[in-house]
Amino acid sequence: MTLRLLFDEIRSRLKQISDELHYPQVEFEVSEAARPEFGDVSCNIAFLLAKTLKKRPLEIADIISKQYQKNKGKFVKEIAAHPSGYVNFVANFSELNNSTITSSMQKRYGDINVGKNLKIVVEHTSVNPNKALHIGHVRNIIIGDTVSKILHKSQYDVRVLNYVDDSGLQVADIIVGFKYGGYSTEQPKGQKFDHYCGDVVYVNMTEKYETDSNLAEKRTLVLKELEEGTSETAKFANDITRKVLDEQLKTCWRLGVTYDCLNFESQVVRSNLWKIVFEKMKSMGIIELEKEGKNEGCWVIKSADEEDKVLVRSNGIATYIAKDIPYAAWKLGMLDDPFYYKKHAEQANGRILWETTLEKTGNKLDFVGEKVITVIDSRQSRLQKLITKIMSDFKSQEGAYFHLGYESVTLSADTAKTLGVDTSGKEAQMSGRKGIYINADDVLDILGKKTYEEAKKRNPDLDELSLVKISEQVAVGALRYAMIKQDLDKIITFDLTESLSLEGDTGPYIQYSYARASRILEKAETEPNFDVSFDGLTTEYELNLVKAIGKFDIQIEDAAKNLSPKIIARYCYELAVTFNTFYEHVKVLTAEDKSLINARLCIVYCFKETLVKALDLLGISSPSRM
RNA sequence: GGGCCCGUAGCUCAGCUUGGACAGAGCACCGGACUUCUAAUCCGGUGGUCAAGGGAUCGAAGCCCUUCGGGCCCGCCA
Repeated sequence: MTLRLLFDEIRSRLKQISDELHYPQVEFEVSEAARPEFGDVSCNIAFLLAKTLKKRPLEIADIISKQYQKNKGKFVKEIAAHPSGYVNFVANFSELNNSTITSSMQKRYGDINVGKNLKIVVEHTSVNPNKALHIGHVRNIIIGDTVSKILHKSQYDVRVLNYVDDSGLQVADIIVGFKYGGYSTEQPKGQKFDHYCGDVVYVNMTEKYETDSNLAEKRTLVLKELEEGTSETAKFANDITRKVLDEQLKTCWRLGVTYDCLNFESQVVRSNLWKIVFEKMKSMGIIELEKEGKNEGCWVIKSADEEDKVLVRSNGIATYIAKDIPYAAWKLGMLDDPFYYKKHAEQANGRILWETTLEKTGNKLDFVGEKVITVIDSRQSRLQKLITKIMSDFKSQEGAYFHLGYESVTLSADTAKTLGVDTSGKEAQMSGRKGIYINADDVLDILGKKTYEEAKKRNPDLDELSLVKISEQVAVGALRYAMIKQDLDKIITFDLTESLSLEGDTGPYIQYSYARASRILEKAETEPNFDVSFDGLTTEYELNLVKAIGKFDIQIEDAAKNLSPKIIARYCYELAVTFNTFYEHVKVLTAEDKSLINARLCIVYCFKETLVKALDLLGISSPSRM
């Protein structure tokens, strides 16, 4: 809590002055000054008052700043009415430095109580277990993971779920391949099983269905067997999908992503939750049995402004979104939990990964939330809107179920070309079915190779093991940052060549600033001593760094309230730029005197500690050398 | 036909929720800085009718309306 203190102080003093002068109450804004020459903080109060007071903004700004001069408080050094009408403030850095440095040293710096320990579910990843993860999935995973970390730091009680659609058509496709298509259940040497299933079996089988009607029939049969869940086929499919899932999870873990529970669709289907929810919707009048027209004999959701949606076909079989409704209600804790839980794995960070089971031998645990965030790309917006509406009816409360949508990842024309797809210069939609995608593991491998070479060149003294570790950390940092830095409603056009860039606004740039800071502290002759005055920090480079460090909790609050992970990415970048500028202009170890060296060591230390926390939120690790 | 999203520098994007000070970054391009705490860096330069038009406002990239361009979604598939 630092810059926030300055903002709060200014806000409340302005409020006080406005009251003293009997001005009408206005929702004025206290924010960071747009340019250095305007000072550190600006307020637009005079503009807002100008309307009712019928005076020029400057005139009002002038009165207010004169009044403010009488008591400048703890954190303000100067107040000025700018000709434009803004009231501008210069911070009292003697106070701000101390306050920022002291707070940012603390272990839980940046923690902010937005969530008030509310139980919240974040569901993400949710990839069909019949293929490897491609970069489109990576965007989902990284958004979900980052949001869950931000919510955790904002004092929500977060549970992270990964929904495994193990009973759908896509799974049936590869099962047919193994049972009737002649594909071995053993992958070729050197290939991951998930890659084999997706790149070879799934893609090839999809082609074969086009020409072989016999196989297509088998698929319908297999799909039915999967849903019933008792047959030999279902058991076989279960073995296969779990094998694929475990390979997918390796990729997620490689990206630094962990979960609390795997929820298997097949078990949701067999749990009979649907029946309960179906009856509930009937009794609430949410769905109706259509008596006539094209949907005759179906249970549908009526919609005034959109097409009616069929939930139960005229043959009595539920459509696929009918699986999502009980699951959504389950996530919100609105149904008696039919599941038991057994341990699936212990993840690298010590977090236990559980999985649902219907066997009563498992534990009874709690993975539901008062609020639920489901991360799914915006192509599903229509269906998610329906589910959101049904959930708010169920709960008689708006906003408990939230669809966090985002635009998809497409491939650049050049990258599509490397897959043999000619788009005549336009970007290409990815398709697992058609084999148009870039696998996540492959991207990480290619990035890793490049970062390994770079790291080796720069650090000839480092051993092989360290180099490999660093290169992997940087590769993951590069990919994660690229996936999170832009807004959710912007399409990411993925270009393989461009993604290898490690300069400028990238993850590695930020990580590099951390490595630089680490080396300064490592090479310093003494540990930083914080029991001193920081008045000696006076250059713009030092003060800007202090200010940047002091913004952390404000950024987290913003990101958490708006579920906008890119805010943290931009903050990390801002921190890194500010530090790199400082680094190039201000010497730490060779500063004029010992006390200045110490004071600078202290801000370098605080920068490093704040950056590592911010990067943690993005799931990006901070190597001390690179 | 209906719905959702996008359009800001050659390219990729911030800024838009909550209107105010000369519209900011990165990449690319041009020039400069490594016997120095790692040059994955820094400093400077070139580059913009904020898609177009209209409206409300003292004031619009931002709010409202219209148009144009691009993407996605609209099955008794999942």
